[in-house]
Order: sequence, then structure tokens, then C-alpha cells
Amino acid sequence: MNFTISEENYIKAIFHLQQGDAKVTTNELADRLQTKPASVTDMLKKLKAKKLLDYEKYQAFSLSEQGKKIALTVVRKHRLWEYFLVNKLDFGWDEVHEIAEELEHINSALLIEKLDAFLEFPKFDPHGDPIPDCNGKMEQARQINLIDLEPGKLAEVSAVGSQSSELLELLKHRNIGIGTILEVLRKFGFDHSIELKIKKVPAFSISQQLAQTLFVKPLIN
Amino acid sequence: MNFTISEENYIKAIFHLQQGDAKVTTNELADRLQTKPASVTDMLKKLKAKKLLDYEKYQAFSLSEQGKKIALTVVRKHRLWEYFLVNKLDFGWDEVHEIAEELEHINSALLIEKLDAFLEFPKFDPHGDPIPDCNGKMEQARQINLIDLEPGKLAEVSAVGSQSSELLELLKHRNIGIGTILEVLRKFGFDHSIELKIKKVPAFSISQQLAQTLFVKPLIN
DNA sequence: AATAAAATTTAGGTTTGTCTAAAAATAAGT
DNA sequence: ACTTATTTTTAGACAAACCTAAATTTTATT
Repeated sequence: MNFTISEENYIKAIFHLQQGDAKVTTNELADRLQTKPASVTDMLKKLKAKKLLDYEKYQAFSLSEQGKKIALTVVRKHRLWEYFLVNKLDFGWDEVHEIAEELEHINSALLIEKLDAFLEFPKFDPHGDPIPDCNGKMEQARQINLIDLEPGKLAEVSAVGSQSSELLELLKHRNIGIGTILEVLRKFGFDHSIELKIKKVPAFSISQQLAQTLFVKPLIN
Repeated sequence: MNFTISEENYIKAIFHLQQGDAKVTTNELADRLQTKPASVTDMLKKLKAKKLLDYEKYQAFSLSEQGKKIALTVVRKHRLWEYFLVNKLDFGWDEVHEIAEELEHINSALLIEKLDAFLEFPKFDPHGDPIPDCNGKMEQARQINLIDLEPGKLAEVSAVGSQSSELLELLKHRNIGIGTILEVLRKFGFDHSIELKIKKVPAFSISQQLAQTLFVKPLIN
């Protein structure tokens, strides 16, 4: 049961995109992995053959139970290494992603258990994302204010700070609700407005006021 | 100037086999990397094209200055990670080789400098091998008694404990001298004899007495 | 419901690193 | 020195992971 770096990257990407049990499409995945849809199709067939993916051609897909397990071990490794880099090697939280992206593919269960012990079993990584334990269980992601979400990160809307009908009207217009997955593209210092991207919709901006009433759980990596 | 894992493994293997400026042959290298001579030839051409190798077809070869530099950075990474695994994660010195073999290919100069600082700039790894500094300089390898050399390790004979003519006669017969590169294949508890392998000569055994008068510098990894 | 648009897959090709089998060059033995 | 043996290289294939271009299926639009 050993996987190539590429396979692991695909599994992890699907895991983050499906977030729960949503289905993922070929184009979404190609987009996320900076590759072409045709390449994705090749890998989907391979992952299906290995029983890591529930997939029928031309249909959206999601990880099998087996696939989710693998994904969780990769996420665990990634987040433990990030914690190590920031808390032991004194990296900034914004410098560690790429390095952890390489370290997460090191193959040794014992290494990870010893690293976990050395770090004293942290529950959250430096970005606030929960670290799965060796059985794949993890705590609920920390909820943060949308205004504090870093650009480039995916997050799921988990709460709104008010029930006013004006707010709900605006959210409806923007097609934002609990469970909506969004990404912060840019933040503008001038008026603290935030440029967002939601799935297929073109990017749009929201005001500081709106961002402050929205709470999200970070999803990526 | 980034290299593939395979390229780095070839460079490192050549570095260890040439040890100084000796020439290395295709078969030796194939043997060490558990691969076929034909595959080695392919890689030699690639390394030559990248100016890392002094090589003319059908001739023995050695690393260029550039190639040696790369080799030293890989060795540095390998040994720092071994030190980390043993002294921070509590691995045994005999369990770390394979893991370090993967970790050494992680690409980040900053990571290695920070790791070095975190470990407080160790000069030797857990096997007693010197760790090159960031400029590729390293201390003389520690000399150990041949009787203490671990099976599977290559070492270079660096001193003999006596000048008696009987000893010299025996050494001459065995073709062992200062600079001879040997490998311990097995140790026999019964009489503490040691089975050795020298370059092309078939393996042979030496007595405990002889092993105790020979001092070596470990070479590998 | 028929057609246009978008998403997905197939077909065929590339690169990296490996292999086997055969050819060429070097080294060894008499 | 000449023939044999060994070493090394070439030629041609293969798997993994990617690509482009063309074909197919699904989705959207009128």
C-alpha cells in the first residue's frame, strides 16, 4: 500500500475539494493541480482501479472510504510538518507550505508517530487547521472571521454574525450560505474590501462590513 | 540548478565510490545502485551534459568540481537529517538510514540552514561521519577500530596499530594498505572474526586480532 | 426536442528512468 | 600478438505522468 507522489497529490486535492461528501469534477481538479483535464482523467482511472475513488466515466467523483483514509494520513503528515517548521525551526507560517508539500510524501509511519510525540501531539497546525490523529480523527476546524482568512485559502462558510433581513438579502444575491466554499483572492487595504471566488461564478468583491459578519472554517492543506 | 532524485542519487553514489579522486566504473556504480549498467550509461550521459561529471565513453569517470559540490550538499542534508532523527526523534542509529535517504532530497536551502541551527551545528552524524558545512567543508572523518565498523558500511583503512613485519606480511598478502577501501559483510560472534570485501577480490575473513590492529574511516552515507 | 456549448474522454505523442538483448570497445590470457 | 572474456554502450521497449488535438458525452439554450 504505497503510493506515488502524484497519486498522493491527487488524493489530497480531491479530499480538499470534496470536503465532506460533495462530488468533484475533472475540470475543478485539473484547475487545482495546475494540470490538464486529460491528465486528470488518466489518474482517475488509475485511482479507481486501486479502489481509492468512486468514479464512473463522464460523472463527478469522490474518494472511497479507503481513499479518504489515505488522504487523512497525507493531511496529517503535511500539518505535522508545518507545525514542526514553524514551532521548532522558526519559520514564518507563510513560508512553510511548499516545504511541507514535499515533506508530506516521506514514507514512514514510524517517523510520523515519533514526530507527533516530539511535537507533543499538537491538535492544530500553524494556520489553525486541525491535525488528524493516527486514526484519521480530528477536531472541528477552528472558525475564524472571513476578514482574517489568508488570500489563496479555501474556506467553508460556517456561520453568519447576524440574522438581519438586509444581510440575508445580500447573501442570497451573492449566493452565499452556510456550507458555501469560497476562496479569498485579494484583500484591498484602502477600504478593506475582499475579492472572493465561489466555485464557477466569476470573482467579485465584498465590503469590510459583510466580511466581518461572516465566519468560515479554513479548508485547504 | 535543481536535480531529480535519481540524479542526486547517482551523484551521491559516485561521490562515495570515488572518495577523493579515484575513478569509478559503470559496473561498480550499477552494483551500488542496484540497477543495470545500461541504465547507468544513460545517466552518465545526462550528468556529463550538465557538466557534473568528467566522463568519456568506455572510460572510468569522476565528478567535476561542480558535481562534487552538489554531492556535498546532498551528503550534508542526509547527515543532518540522520542527526535529527536520532537526537530529536529518538530513533536508533541503525534505523535512520532509509528515512534520511528520502529526506535528503527535500529541496530547500533555507530548511537545511534552519535545521542545522536547530540542531546547534553538529559536526558529526550518529554514525561518526562528518557533516559538511554549508560551503562543503567538513572535518576529517573519525577514525574507528575496524572491529567497531558496522556491517554494510564502506570504510577506508587509515592506520595500522603496529609495524611488526608479521603484520605487514599478512596485510601485503591480503592486499590491504593505507587507503584500501573495504566493506564489512558479516561479523561472527563465535570467534569475532569478520568477513570483508575489497573492490573486485572475492570476500574473505580476517581474525579478531587483525581487525583490532586496523583503523578505518567510515565512508558511506 | 433539437442544437449549441461546455465538459470529459480517447488517441497518440513526449520525457524520465528503467529494462533486455545485441553490438562495440577494452582488458586479459596464453 | 591474437583470441577470448569482460566491460560498456547502443538500440529498441516499457511504465508513469504529463501534453495537444480530436472525438464523445453531458449540459444548457432556444
